[in-house]
Amino acid sequence: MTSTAFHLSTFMPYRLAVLSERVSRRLSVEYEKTFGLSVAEWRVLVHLSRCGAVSVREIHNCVNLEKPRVSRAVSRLRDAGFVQKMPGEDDGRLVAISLTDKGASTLAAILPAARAIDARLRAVVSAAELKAFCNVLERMHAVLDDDPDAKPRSRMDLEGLDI
Amino acid sequence: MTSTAFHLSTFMPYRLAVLSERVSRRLSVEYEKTFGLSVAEWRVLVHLSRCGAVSVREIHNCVNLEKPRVSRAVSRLRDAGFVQKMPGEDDGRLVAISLTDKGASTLAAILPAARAIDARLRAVVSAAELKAFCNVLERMHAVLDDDPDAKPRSRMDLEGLDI
DNA sequence: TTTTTATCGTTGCGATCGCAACTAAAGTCA
DNA sequence: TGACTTTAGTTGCGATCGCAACGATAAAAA
Repeated sequence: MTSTAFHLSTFMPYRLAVLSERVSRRLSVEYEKTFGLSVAEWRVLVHLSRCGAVSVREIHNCVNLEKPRVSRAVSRLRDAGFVQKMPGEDDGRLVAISLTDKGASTLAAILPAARAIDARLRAVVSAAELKAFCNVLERMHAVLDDDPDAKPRSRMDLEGLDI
Repeated sequence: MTSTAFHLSTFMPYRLAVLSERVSRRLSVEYEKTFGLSVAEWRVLVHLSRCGAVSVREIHNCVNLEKPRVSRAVSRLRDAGFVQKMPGEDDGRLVAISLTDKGASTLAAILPAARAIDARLRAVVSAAELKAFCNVLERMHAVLDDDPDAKPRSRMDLEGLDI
């Protein structure tokens, strides 16, 4: 009657969570080294480095962070002098957030270590395996896309490139 | 001079985090439905269902949760009547945590939905693809195993089976 | 124009987390 | 035995998060 014993280590949500947490934590060691950056702040910096002046909502839509989390991350980054906020030109509600020189150079200082971690993770698989791996990630995303109870995917993750 | 623009959506730590967060959130919809269970509480319940009476440290070592998190999860579960804590028999420091009938039946009520989500994720890939996918996950874990700055892997995730 | 509705960003609140400090119990060694 | 070290579990503290509510601005409707 009892179905097979439920084992966490074979449970896909658990497996993804464990690896992801471990990788994220390892990465955070790097950007905490340079400055006490959080995951949210790290994502905001990276996004700004590519997208110039954007609004809170833009960031929220692009890097999988809740709106208040983005807002608070931006405030901390501004206090630290890494970003600047300017009032939106045509729309008074929007704010234009952009990197300062200090923010850009700080990010540049962190990027090599981040790239190195990424490279190390990729180095253990062949190009074909990596492609297949990402393909599976994508298909699992698609499962959630079809699930009304799942949170919709952010725009950047849907398109190949954002903006 | 400038290396390729850094794009989050091609960054492995980010990709893993986004899918993992989305899957975890989708799963939490299920076990919040039955009772306001957190991820930690869910993992504790699942682990207990297989491992009987175990200590806090046992759980901590097995399901990738910090010790205080386990302790608090157990307290909440005890207050809710899902688990019971009994003093260790030979060692006065240890506590033997085990499921109550109510806890077992509650877990049994949640498991089908959890299995369904897991099954849906697996259904979009063939057995061979799934094996290759898990193999890549494992190799990425191994990268962190060799990294002194990464947190060691928990015991259960290292062995094929825990305990 | 005036009213209503929608959107943007921020803030308050409750809950949770991680880390470190702490208490209690066991083990170790003189 | 008694002092010291180690381990198990809990708790305090600071920080963070997610959600909902809020004020402010803009757009839409009347």
